[in-house]
Amino acid sequence: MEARPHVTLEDVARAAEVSLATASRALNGTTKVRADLRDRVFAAAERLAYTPNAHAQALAGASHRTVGVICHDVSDPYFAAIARGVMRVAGDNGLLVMLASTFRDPQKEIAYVSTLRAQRASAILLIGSGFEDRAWERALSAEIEPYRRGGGQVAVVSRHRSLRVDCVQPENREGAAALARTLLEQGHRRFAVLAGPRALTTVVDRLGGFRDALAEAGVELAEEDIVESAFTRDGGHAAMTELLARGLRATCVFAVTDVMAIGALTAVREAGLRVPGDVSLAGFDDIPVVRDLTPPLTTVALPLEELGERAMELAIRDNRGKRSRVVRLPGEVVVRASTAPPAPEPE
Amino acid sequence: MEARPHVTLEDVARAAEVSLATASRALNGTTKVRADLRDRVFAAAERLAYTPNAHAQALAGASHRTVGVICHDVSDPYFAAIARGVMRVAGDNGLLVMLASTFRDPQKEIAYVSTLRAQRASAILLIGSGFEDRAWERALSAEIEPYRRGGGQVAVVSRHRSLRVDCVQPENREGAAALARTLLEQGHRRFAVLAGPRALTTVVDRLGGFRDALAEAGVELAEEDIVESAFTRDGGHAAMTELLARGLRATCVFAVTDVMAIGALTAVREAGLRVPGDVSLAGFDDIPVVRDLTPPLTTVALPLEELGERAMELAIRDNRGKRSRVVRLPGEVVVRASTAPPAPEPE
DNA sequence: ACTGTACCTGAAAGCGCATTCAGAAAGCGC
DNA sequence: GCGCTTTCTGAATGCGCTTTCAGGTACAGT
Repeated sequence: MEARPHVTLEDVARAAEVSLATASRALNGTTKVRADLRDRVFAAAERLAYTPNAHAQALAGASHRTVGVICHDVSDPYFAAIARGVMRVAGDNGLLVMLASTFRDPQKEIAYVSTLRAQRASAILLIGSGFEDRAWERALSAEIEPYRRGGGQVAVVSRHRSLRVDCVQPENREGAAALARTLLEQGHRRFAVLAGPRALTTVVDRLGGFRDALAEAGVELAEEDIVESAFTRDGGHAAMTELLARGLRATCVFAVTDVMAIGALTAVREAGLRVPGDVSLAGFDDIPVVRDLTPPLTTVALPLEELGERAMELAIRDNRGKRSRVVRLPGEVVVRASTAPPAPEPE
Repeated sequence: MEARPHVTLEDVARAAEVSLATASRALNGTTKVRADLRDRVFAAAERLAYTPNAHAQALAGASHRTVGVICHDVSDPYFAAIARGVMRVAGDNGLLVMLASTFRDPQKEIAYVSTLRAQRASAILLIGSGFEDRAWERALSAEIEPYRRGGGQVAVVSRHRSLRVDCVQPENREGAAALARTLLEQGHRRFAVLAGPRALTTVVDRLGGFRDALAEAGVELAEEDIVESAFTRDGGHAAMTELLARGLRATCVFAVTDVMAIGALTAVREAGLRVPGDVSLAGFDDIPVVRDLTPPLTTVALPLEELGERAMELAIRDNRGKRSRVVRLPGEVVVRASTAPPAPEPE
């Protein structure tokens, strides 16, 4: 079986004994075509298993309805949930989604944007924090700007606004502050934070909001109570383990991400301590699985799917030339069993 | 700022004062081009922020290095893990991945295959069980076959082999049987199964392997001890809740999927029972989070990322015309704390 | 019956690029 | 200096499709 060239519209037209133009019009319904001709065309297309060549269509001017989505890691539940929202809206609008995973490699992100540009995707969505790197930002802009000038739509989720594009942002700062106040109300006075890389805005905002709210209540969060680690389950596990090794003094630990909190929870258990008996633990995001943990995790619920949906909606609604839009979505503190008032001081 | 047409190769050529052909050759390095001309071309391309139009390139005959991946739901950790493997291999080979989510809608799967065909993707990967539906299978074949004849590569993961294509399959039957034997060794004699839709081969295999291994040991699994439900966390939760409402007689429950087991675990806890004290619980897949549950879940570990990697590798290696290849990957029983010998009969 | 209009159809142009083909320039031996 | 090969360049072709543009046919109005 040799690879045989694809069936083309011309083949269909010939089989249906009409002109190429008529076949095109019949198939796309762009213009009225005499009924019997139309039927012949459809029959021929069916018989030959014809599929139009999207490249030729795109080249000939038809809009091509595919959007590119770039995220750090599809297998991270946070991105998976957002991607779910993106795909739902895309699917409802007949858009094909090209999803790419950078695995947190800045170079890869740029390469993907470039490829998507080449594909003339009608929109590009960037999901997740950017990197604190001037050179990288410039290189990314160098891809984004010509793309937008060429009519491409761009939207970002949860990212610093160094790019002048539409964006949807979770209210990280406010959410973390609200969480802090809730934990203060429970009686905690001594906190520790499991932070991701400080270069990421998400981390800066959540950490900042948390610390500021604490400060307002006269509680100080010392630098030594902040452990920086990777933005993953293992990162959370490592950070918590380190905190415990140092001799934990906090009664409540805030992991800036649920995924990190999951690792932290296991670390606590491995140390023979209990949550919330020995230490309270709170996360951020409310990814689906945290309510099934034991204990269920106190966290700040973000409308993750909605984040994706709104971004996709922004990308669909044409916004060339207008000032860039910002959609902010609030988080909501969800108190579950992983946090409780601290045990009274032993002495 | 009006949408301005894209910068084309012709623009670059004109700016560099060379012919279009020379510009093309310089950029692609297909032929030697005099050094100074080449430099002028690159400089012009840079200056104009030129990006080749992938559609035109594809149409003009250049191979276009994009693969399509279709799965049921990106936000399901099972697929996310597989997708991760796929993307890694794709990225390493300079392939762009278009990931689509069908949300378990058979029609959507066909639509996506059709779109991918139209895009002339160099390969299509179908991930996850197919549907037991003759008409659907025929419709899918009607898309797949012409695609393959046209030179497209196809590979499937974890799917019934009704399509004559390369596939990689986890050893569901053997894995479930091994799990059953392990549980028998722990002393269990009365089991219940939380099954997904019986139309899915995955379910049939896992259930079958489990039941057969039980039967070999003289333990029968009654139909009434099998609860069918959706293939999701909530499905597992509902099934377990129903089982408990009926009056649980099993000492050990096997959820055919970790995701379902997670829901089941919470259902047990909500009923005021303990795992494994009151009932043992086992899952299948070993998605990352289950080791962080309390208790950590006994399950059959599947090399999920590898499943994706191998599938992508199959799709990359040209296999037109040859007999379809099958890669089988074994699972491994991982005993964790969610299963334990049953409590002695009360009386 | 004849012109005018509405409606379709088919030939042809062109989207942006890779590539073939022919020709120009350059290098070589004699 | 002449004819030869070698190397590189540019004009032109075609990938498969959509879309003008210029007819062609049918029908109504007068």
